[in-house]
Amino acid sequence: MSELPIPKHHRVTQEVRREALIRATLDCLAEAGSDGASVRKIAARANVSIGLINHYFAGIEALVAEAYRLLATELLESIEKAVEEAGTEPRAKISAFLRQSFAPPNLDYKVLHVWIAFWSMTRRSHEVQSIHDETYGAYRTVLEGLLGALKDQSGDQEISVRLAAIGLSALIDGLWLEWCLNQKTFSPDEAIRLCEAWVESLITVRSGR
Amino acid sequence: MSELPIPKHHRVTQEVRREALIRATLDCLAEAGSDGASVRKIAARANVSIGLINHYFAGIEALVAEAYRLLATELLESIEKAVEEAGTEPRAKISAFLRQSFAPPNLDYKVLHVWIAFWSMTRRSHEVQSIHDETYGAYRTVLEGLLGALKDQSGDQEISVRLAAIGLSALIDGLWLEWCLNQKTFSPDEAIRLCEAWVESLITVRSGR
DNA sequence: CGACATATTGAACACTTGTTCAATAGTGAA
DNA sequence: TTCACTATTGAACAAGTGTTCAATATGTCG
Repeated sequence: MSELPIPKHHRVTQEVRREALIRATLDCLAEAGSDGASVRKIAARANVSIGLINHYFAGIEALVAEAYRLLATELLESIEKAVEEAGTEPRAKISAFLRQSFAPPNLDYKVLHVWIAFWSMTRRSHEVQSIHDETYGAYRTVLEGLLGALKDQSGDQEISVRLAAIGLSALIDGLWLEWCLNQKTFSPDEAIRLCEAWVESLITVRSGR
Repeated sequence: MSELPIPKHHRVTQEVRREALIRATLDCLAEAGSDGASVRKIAARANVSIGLINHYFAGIEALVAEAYRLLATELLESIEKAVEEAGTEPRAKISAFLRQSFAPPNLDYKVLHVWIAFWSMTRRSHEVQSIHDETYGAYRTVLEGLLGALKDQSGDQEISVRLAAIGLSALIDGLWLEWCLNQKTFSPDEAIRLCEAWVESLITVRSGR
């Protein structure tokens, strides 16, 4: 029998390896929360030795920060995609935004614990704080665009788009947080209905005056 | 000179010691987030040896759970007190509720990190999960009472008090969370205004039809 | 005042943590 | 095929974690 040497490991592109480590980090965080984000657990999940993490990232904190950026970016992308597919009607786009927010994979209590891990790092890490500011700003900008279109259409000039976006995103986040912490209090459908009612009130209240 | 023996420590009631440890835990969590809740840091803050924690609590997890219960209870009590002092008018009571929610010491980014530490424990600890369910239920019940009184007064029978309470508490939590993570996006005053607008829409929209 | 009950101590334990760095081994270029 | 580059490894380290338990010191009761 000829001897086929089994390679102990193989090399990949820097980009591939970096993304694999970031994805492994998200998996670990989803599975075990903050405790999951240890170099050993992440390395094991990525089928890699512990030393490699410090070869690609300044430290575990930097790795987790990158994971934050990826999760937030992909969340917003998935929402924007759903909004695109909803057509051109502003009101319909907002409904798509809400449905996407309260559907898997975004609405998942495991994912909440990933966010919680990130939030807990905003204190220590300026980088994580920056990523929060950037990604949350982008999120609110998208919402402002949708609500602005609604405002133009309804012709109501009293709505503050900025505040409306802040309010709606807070309502979404609050419902999302509470549902993840306890799924028995209300259903995702009820959450969507509450958000829809908020949007309706933006139009109805004022134009009805 | 007579020798006055300096006692190395002194004994106190079980209740006093327990509360001191719980308060020290809250202090540590506020100061350093989840990382602050270690036996050594808590013991140091309470001026006590590390061994004492396991004498009074089944473990560090049980101690943190008790801290959760205390914080949530005192938050609700401070809000109920403010509501009481606001008089008998339902609408005014709700305003007091909101003002108290978005004022110190409740609105404090350090306190957010205490909550975050608790939320991160709901996964592992059934006890922490139970405390969340209980205290959050009590919180919503108070809100339901206030919104119910408003409903009776406005005579509008279309409002679902249950859903309205869920929505308002989510809005409060969402605004509260986001403000603690970044104080520059909006002001506490704007948060209050957003909540007031939500309450107004509950009345105005429907009775205006 | 003396003795008992026990609140309190802190060293010891077995773990887990993140980082470092010399050694190793894949892989593409010459 | 050989070389050189460097991605990858993993042992070692210091620092932190929660829990245990025999020893100690304190306040109280007889």
